[in-house]
Amino acid sequence: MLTKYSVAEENYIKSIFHLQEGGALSTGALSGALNTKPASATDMLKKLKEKKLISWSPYKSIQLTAKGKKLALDIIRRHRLWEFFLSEKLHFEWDEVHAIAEELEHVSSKKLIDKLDAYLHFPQVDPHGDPIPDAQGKMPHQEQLRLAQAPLNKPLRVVAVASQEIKLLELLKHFDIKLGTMIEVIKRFDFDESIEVKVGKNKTLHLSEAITKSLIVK
Amino acid sequence: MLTKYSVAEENYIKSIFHLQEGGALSTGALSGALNTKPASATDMLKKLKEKKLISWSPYKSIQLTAKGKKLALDIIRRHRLWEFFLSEKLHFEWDEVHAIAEELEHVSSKKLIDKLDAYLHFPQVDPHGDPIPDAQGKMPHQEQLRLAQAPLNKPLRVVAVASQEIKLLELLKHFDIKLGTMIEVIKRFDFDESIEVKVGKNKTLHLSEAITKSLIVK
DNA sequence: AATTTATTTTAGGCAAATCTAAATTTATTT
DNA sequence: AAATAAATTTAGATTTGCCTAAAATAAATT
Repeated sequence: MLTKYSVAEENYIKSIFHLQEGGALSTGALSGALNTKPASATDMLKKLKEKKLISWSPYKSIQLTAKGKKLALDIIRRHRLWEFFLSEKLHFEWDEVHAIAEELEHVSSKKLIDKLDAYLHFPQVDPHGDPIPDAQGKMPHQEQLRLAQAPLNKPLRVVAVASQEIKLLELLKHFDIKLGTMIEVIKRFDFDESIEVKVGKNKTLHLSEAITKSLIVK
Repeated sequence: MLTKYSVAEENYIKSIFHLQEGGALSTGALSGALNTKPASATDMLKKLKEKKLISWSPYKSIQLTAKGKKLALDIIRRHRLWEFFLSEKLHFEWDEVHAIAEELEHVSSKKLIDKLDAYLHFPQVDPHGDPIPDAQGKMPHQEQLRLAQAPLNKPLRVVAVASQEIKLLELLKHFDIKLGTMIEVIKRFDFDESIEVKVGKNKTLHLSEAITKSLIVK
């Protein structure tokens, strides 16, 4: 049962998993996420259906089968373990981690990944705060506290950023907010859901809703 | 200057580097090592020449250019660092390490490899005892083992001949000793520093000191 | 409901990396 | 040196993953 899938196939399965979360998924959305054209996505959908990884018929929406979902979780496991390794052991900045893990995730030796998992002491979440599926493909669901929901006047530690967006990561870098930074909500503005925070010792910042919803604290 | 090469191209370059060690390299030997057909190798040779990684013309032998050699050393660096990591940190067995490193080596982020190198404390040799090129592509040169100094009863491969003397090469040809030939020292005669060797399956030869000092084995 | 617009699929092609079979060149024997 | 054998290259196909342009289908608008 050790079927090998191509990098392209794995990328499609992973994207389908992420995009399908919640609603129906269209060919256009899928090809958009993968930087390919809709016609290319259709080609791949035929192949994935052939391999029983998805259910799909022309003009209908896309669903992962149990087999497809299992594969997706395995790819996500690999990705997030590598992200953890890169951040924790090699001290990469959290905004560099995603791109490299994108390549490493396709090295599919099960033994490699399980040994890496053990080496890292079975981490529960990656540096973006996303949960890491275990060797059985079970994803620990983790309630995360976003800065947007955090209580006032309580010093909190930034433990993850729920986004891969380079632009956000850039912004955080500029304000010198990173993993481990202590942050405290001073005031909440109902007008636009923005908040004022104290960062570090005595720096005060005003953060938009988009930012506060992406910062995971503890 | 951050040219990206395909996995196939990298594998060819790496094989050329290894096989060419010492002598001239043929299309057949190359395709043999890569489990492809000679015709496929010819196709790739054209492409590699186009990219100025090798010098080659139809029916002539294959040489890496400076550019090709640099690339080869970079790939070998990646491969051996990953081998070291797998063995040292993940506790893989000696014989499992190669196959996985074969995949990891094609993840080409320079920063990743340099950080991995630092994390491992700049190891000098991989688990097979092969030297690891540094970030500048300098390979700590392994002192060469001459047959004259080789241990008894250990099968060794002829990797080079430390002489251009026609007469010696003629002699070696006569005894059917060439690059790649497996050779094993059976007995050493102190009287004249000559040795008795087993060549190939069951041929026994008696070689003079002059010969044993010219054959480089590994 | 009919028409227009948007999305998706089909059809036909292209580049990379491989193959087989035939032609060519080089090497070896007689 | 000619003839035969071996190795290499060319020619023409195949598969994968992508593309563009055209056709088909679904969704939105009038």
